[in-house]
Amino acid sequence: MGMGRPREFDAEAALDQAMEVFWRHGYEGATIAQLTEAMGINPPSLYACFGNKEGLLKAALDRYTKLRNVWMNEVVAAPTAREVAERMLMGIADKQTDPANPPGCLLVQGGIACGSGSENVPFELAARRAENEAQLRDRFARAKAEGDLKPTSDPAALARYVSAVAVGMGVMASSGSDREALRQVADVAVQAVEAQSARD
Amino acid sequence: MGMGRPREFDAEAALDQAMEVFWRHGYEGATIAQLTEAMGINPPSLYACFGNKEGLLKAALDRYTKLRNVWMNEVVAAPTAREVAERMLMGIADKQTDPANPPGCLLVQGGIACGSGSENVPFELAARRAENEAQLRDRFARAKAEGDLKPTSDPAALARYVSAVAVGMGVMASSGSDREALRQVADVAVQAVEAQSARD
DNA sequence: AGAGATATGTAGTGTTCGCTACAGATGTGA
DNA sequence: TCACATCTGTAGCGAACACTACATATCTCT
Repeated sequence: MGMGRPREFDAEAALDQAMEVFWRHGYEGATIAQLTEAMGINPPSLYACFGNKEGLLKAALDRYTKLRNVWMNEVVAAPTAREVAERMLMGIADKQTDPANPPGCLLVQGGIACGSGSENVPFELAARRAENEAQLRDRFARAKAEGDLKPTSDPAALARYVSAVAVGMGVMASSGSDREALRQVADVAVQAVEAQSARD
Repeated sequence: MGMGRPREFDAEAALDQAMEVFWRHGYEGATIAQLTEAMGINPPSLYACFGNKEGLLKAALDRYTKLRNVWMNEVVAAPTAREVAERMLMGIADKQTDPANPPGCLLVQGGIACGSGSENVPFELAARRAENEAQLRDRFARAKAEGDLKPTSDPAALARYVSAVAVGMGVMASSGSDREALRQVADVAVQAVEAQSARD
């Protein structure tokens, strides 16, 4: 039996375009018409490949987090907890104001509140953010074990904190804050992590 | 000439209901049908009173910020910058997880990203958040002048920082974080402000 | 070459959206 | 009481939404 007509578009390149539309307009604000136009395909191709709109979002999120994880691995490779926080937040200040992408973070812009029928989208995004937070928590736990962080410090709380600041910065970026403003926030935020660092 | 038939519903009570719907579903996620049902009126009454959906949102935002400003005045009345930050962020941890309201903050949940035709909604929310940030900045500037904050501290950066943390906490709350988690974030966050406080 | 399988483009489907025309109801002023 | 102004409920407007039926095109396998 035959294998059928092959797909004429590059799925990953199309996903990159879809990712940008979701990033800029959010899940509910992005329309199928906008998505198909950006992806350079017609609706039937979209549905054959990704199932439905939510399936397309999940595929875009997968691609986004995959690219982001490469960077996160560099972040947690920093020698101290303070430098981890600094690399993470300063990097976010730059990335979220990179003119090559929509401002902010897809994991925030994607949809914080949604209407009936899409209630699980915000939780889908939260689950992806939780992965990053877990990575930070593990790294901070190691820092505590190594004596880099105070014995009284709470790695989970620190990770939650850094994650919260990152989200706040994303919202600021999407509503017009410039790179310098975000860097100032990151600079202040790092001081809380420094306060949990052991004296040297 | 006559004054016409008087309105049969309480506009402020109706606004409270609309506020809750926008808070829970966001601007675009909230439908006129949901809003009118929650408000206990029919569409023509809504449009006669508030103009259109965006006018209703602005009226709801006005009411939200009016209530919130009462609390903000208590926050900035704290004696030191550190205590201002602590009152603000700890208070937010409690308010954003108050079961009497939808989780999170209307100024975030209302709409971070919107579709074509509602692009100005995110900026409308950002403008209201900026008012709070300005209030914090003025308070921190006073703290610096009083010697409560270090001479090298940047009141504007500190205010932006506290505001960013508050936004991040709002997103966390709306996606399921409980009160204890938010308090941990607030606790860590305050330490950055403490690091900018003058020794005593 | 022919049969089966999958992709594509056109052109829609039914539903829901924000919003409103209209008629009747209820008030004020002369 | 009557003219006028405003509100209210019913009912439905055009537009946009996510999604798909269908005919056609392009592949693989025999």
